[in-house]
Amino acid sequence: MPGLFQESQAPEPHGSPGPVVRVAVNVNVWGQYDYLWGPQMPPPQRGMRVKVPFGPSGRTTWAFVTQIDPPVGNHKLKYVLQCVEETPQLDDQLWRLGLWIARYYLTPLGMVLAAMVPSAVGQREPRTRKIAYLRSQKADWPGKLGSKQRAVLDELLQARKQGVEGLSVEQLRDNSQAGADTISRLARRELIEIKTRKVTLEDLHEQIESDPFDLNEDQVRAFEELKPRLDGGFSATVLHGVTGSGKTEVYIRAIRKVIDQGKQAILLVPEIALATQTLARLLRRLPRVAVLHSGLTDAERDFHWRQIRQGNASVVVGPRSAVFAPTPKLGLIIVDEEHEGSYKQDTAPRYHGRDVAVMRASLAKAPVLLGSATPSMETWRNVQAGRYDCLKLARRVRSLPMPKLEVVSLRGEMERGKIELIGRTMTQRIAHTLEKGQQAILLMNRRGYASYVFCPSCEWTLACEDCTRTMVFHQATQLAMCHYCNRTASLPDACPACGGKILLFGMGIQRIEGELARKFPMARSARMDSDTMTTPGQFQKVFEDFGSGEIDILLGTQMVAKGLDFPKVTLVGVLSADTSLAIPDFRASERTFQLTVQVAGRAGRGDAPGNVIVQTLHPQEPSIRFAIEHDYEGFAAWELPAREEVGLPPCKRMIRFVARHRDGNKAQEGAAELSARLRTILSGQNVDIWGPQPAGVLKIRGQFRFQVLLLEAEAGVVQSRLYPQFARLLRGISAEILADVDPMALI
DNA sequence: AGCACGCCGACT
DNA sequence: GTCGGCGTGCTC
Repeated sequence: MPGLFQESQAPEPHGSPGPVVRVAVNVNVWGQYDYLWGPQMPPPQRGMRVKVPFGPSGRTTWAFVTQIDPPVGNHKLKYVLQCVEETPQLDDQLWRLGLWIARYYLTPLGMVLAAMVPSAVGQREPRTRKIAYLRSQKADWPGKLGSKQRAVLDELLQARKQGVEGLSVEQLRDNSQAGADTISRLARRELIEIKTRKVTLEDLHEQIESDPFDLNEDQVRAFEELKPRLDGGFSATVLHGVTGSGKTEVYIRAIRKVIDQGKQAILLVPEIALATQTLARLLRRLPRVAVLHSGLTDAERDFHWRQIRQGNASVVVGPRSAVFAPTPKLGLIIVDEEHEGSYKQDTAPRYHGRDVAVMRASLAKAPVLLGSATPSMETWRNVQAGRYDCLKLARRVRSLPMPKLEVVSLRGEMERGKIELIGRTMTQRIAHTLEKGQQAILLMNRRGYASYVFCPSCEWTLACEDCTRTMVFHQATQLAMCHYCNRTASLPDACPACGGKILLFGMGIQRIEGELARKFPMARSARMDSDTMTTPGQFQKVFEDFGSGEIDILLGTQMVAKGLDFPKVTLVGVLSADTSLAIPDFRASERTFQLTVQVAGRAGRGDAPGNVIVQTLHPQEPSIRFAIEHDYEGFAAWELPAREEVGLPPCKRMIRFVARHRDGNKAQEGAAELSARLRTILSGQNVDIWGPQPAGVLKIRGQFRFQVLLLEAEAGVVQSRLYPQFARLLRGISAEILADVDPMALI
């Protein structure tokens, strides 16, 4: 049982000295440190989590043992304060994965390991459940027996007749309306026996359903090709399936095959909140499904982690961090919607869940399956280079037709100065949809259209004082807000620059809501964005109301583009497909394409065919044109050469360094110095170094930011060179430097 | 991330 | 001569 091994006091100095351990602390430092191992503690092992005093104030921090050395006489070393486990949480494979992540993503090892092992695990007793067993014959039951007690016994007898020995005390109380006292009395009279046993994943499960329908022709072909790869050995396969083509069904069959071999699978999903439908389906179809995500309580996380580590979980479902699930026999990793940006963590360690999944699969000699309707350019390039295989699901399930897309130019309306975001065509289609009793989803790209506080006479715009970004006006609070630092400001009475009258310009999602209410007073609509969806409960509520038809129109940001599956949705409206108004970013086209295709896929999942209206300022934009034709490969054939020509990812690999400081000069100097040092260290290497240049957003939270972009031809080569000397590389630079390998955006 | 150390300006 | 601001570097 994992206890807490603690040195109650400093061991006497004359006792035999214990071993010395080298640890990696969970702090942003580049060195490792030696500590004395106390004699009261279990023998040290590599990978054990410990707590150590660190720094002059003696504050304690988590650390991981990386090396064990013989005792030394030198008593200047501090003692390890405590050790939380007798055996390390990470097996050899995960340990090696951690070392790779630290090196590849230029992150201190202690921070990587801390991100791999949730701090809450392994520190409590396993969950238990009390089970009541019948230990008497009906004939032996005393004549004088209270009605409640009798009800309990009857309940157990009933269960026995159905072949079930033993019921949990909880369940027994619910079914027979008995109190805890009633049950303990029966136990004292030895009519029943109460046994305590550990809770396992089986206890959380209902009956497993059999397959609801057969795979279609495409799915069968994909699964047949996939099958031999599931027998073991590393392989990477892309499942390129159009929206609604039934990728999840293929996942389920593949996972089941892996389970049959006595191995475990990991299914990564972009965001657990969006995966509730998928998760519910998996729970119905597969045994012993474990989950790992941030919404779990410490006790729940500990329980699932323990089940996984014991090999009792057959599948682990979760967001990017679930790639670290301690499965003893990993047989398959699936990355669903592999193109999703949420797989990249935006704080250290800045790893990409998909790329870590591929690396883990290769260490585990297991297959990895990457599913998407719109694979990332990174993945597609690997397919073209023959590194990954590609299986296609070109048709939707049940022969559903692909939704029809139609482009509407917004420009005409804008030029006339008419500020209406729901254009004529869109209005007609919504009305038509509502008349037929069907549902609509409207996607609002917040970045493109927000409410700015603006002076028409001098063109002054309200901007955040700490960041270099325009503030966005929120109707609900009547305050302007900065979307980078959440600073708020009240609306000025007059323009601070010229004293003129100020105006709210553009349209936030709230304004669209107003426009909808005006145009469709009878329709019931709901809004889904990060402002209204602050808790998982709210999310669930909108989900249910939309599913049951309580809501006619669902209006939302990117959130509504993913994973929703509602058969009565026949219209999807993209209010503005343009991301070109957003921050300059080499992935803007790719995102526009993905978003348009993904949201279009929400339409026509039932019997009625789907229609999609795409409003845009740039109807000729290739990303939009290809999306309308459902032409992924066409898009890729246009986008990849464009990246190649400029030397951008995925044709080259990017490492982005950001120097930040509240003094703009120091930030810039820091970036310049870093750039110069990189050029020196890497001279003769096949790298391009761009910058220093201002980051996409020059100032965030009062800190100026300058970036240096490094492009390398081969992944990881530069990191291997920089990692051992990273501390030295940064020494003397007063700006704070952060490294982001394979960045998703250059903001 | 904290926290100490040291260098420089302003003061008793 | 001394106090305290902040910039720089270290934490076994």
